[in-house]
Amino acid sequence: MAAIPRRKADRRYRQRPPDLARRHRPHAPPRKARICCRGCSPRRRTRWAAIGTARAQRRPSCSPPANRLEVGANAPCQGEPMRLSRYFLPVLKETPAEAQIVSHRLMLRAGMIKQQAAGIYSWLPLGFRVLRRIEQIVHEEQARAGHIALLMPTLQPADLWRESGRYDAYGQEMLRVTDRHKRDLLYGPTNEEMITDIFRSHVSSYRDLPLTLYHIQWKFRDEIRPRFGVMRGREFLMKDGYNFDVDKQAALDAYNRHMVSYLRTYERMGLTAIPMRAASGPIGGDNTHEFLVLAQTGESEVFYDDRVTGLKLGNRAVDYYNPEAVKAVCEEFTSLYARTDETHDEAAFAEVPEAHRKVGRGIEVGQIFYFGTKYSEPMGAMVVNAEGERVPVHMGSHGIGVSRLAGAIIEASHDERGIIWPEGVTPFHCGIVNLRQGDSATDAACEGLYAALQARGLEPLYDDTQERAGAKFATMDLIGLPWRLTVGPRGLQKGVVELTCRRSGESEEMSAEAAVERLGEIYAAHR
RNA sequence: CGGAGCAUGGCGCAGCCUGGUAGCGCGCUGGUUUUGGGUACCAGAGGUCGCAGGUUCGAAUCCUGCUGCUCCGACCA
Repeated sequence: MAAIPRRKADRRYRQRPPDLARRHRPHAPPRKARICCRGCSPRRRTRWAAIGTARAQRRPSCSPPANRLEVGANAPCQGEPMRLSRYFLPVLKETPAEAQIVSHRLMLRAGMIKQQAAGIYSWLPLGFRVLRRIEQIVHEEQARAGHIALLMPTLQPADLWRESGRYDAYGQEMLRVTDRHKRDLLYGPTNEEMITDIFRSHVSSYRDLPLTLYHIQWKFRDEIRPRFGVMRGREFLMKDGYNFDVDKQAALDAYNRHMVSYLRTYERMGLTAIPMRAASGPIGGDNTHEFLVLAQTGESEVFYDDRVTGLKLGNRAVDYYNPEAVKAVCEEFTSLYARTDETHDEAAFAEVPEAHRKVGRGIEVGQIFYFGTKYSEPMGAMVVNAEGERVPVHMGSHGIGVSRLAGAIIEASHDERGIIWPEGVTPFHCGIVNLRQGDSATDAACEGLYAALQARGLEPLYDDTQERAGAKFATMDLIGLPWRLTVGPRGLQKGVVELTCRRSGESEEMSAEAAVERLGEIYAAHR
């Protein structure tokens, strides 16, 4: 019985052009019944502050299992072989000629990526693991801030972009394609138009606000000159999110919330990313900050008070549903001078005490914007406010360069021997080096560690190949696992294995059980 | 898009100027050796010299066109 009306509704939506379907919406069946699951009362939806509570209450029926974030393109690697003899890790002894900067060279040498065309890369297993770890942190921090994941397509109809006027404005950087019916499509460089279209199709009341939707999807910008490996590719993976709010103040609260969630996201990746006032570019809007990781190879010149690099969010709990608390954190992180060359102000910079005045270079790893009604107005994304007036929704957008981060992290964390992964994004939690492959006691000890670490929820990479010790060490150093367990007959006679920190180079001998325990503790601190 | 350069086994390169049918190192395969920081030796496999045309008895090499990639600049997450 329920199936018949649904089918009718489907037909109605399919046959009408989008604008008619939209005009028809007031008579459409209540959408809440369609988007919510059976266990939830549609009437429970209310303003943001209350939604937090309502969501928590209905979690058992509404919330997907925690691991649902990892399906599809983000599928976990769990279960894949993690012993080197059965893995695919094509490391290179020599550096390919095309790589100029250190992260690009190391990613190629460590077998993380392979270039397929200018600015377009395959992600080999090791690189793919890093990419997924980065994605996972982004997802977790978005969820923590109350933002909701969806997935929009890579290809978009040109008509949507004609509505906003950006189809012509965007220029050569946008990759345009034509399908067999001669319809104009484009490979999305960003998604403001599409998300606005989704919003206007389904939301019409301030009671459904605030709302922040995001996705992590491949984008394409046809850069004139791609370079620096994945740091400036043409195809790139990006988290982009969009907030919808009833007025400017609420939208600025969302802006601040994003700033804090981004700070936490970068910190978890082992990065110090400084929010800097920025120029808005083709997205538009006045209120915008870029997040920059300091690195000599950065593409932007940055001017800053060096005390900003000491600011840390750490483990402090920030209540994302309390705009004042969120704003206070933002002020803490933005009151010291920090700007890119685009917005640099010599006079203001001169007021920074000379001892703290620093000029350097930075890699941009994210940007947040408030742009008000720039898209909602031309595209008719309206909501009825509490006073009963139809007003354009206030929006902002926010991006994190996911694939670029893989390169940026390496730029910020490497030495002459190779990569040094921060614990938060490492492709494997530790390496196991078997110094005497084929020796039954050594093999058994390694197998024991391999199993015990996995039982603790860790993912070790076990080098069970016939290589010499030197070659195994060199490979481990190159691929940058933060911890290494070295197992050989000499140590086993004393009942110990060796745990080495990649970053400091320090080693410590301990029993296998103690080493497993220790690694478990180290990674427990990075959850 | 303006300027410059490169394209030769999987990777890094030599050979081209002065045309005679391809070589080195690493890697790979088999063997011996070695085994706590890229071991040594022996024997092998692997190349339409980016593509198309031209000159020539003969082209990796000289000429023309094309394609791809890289670097500098303007542009960008």
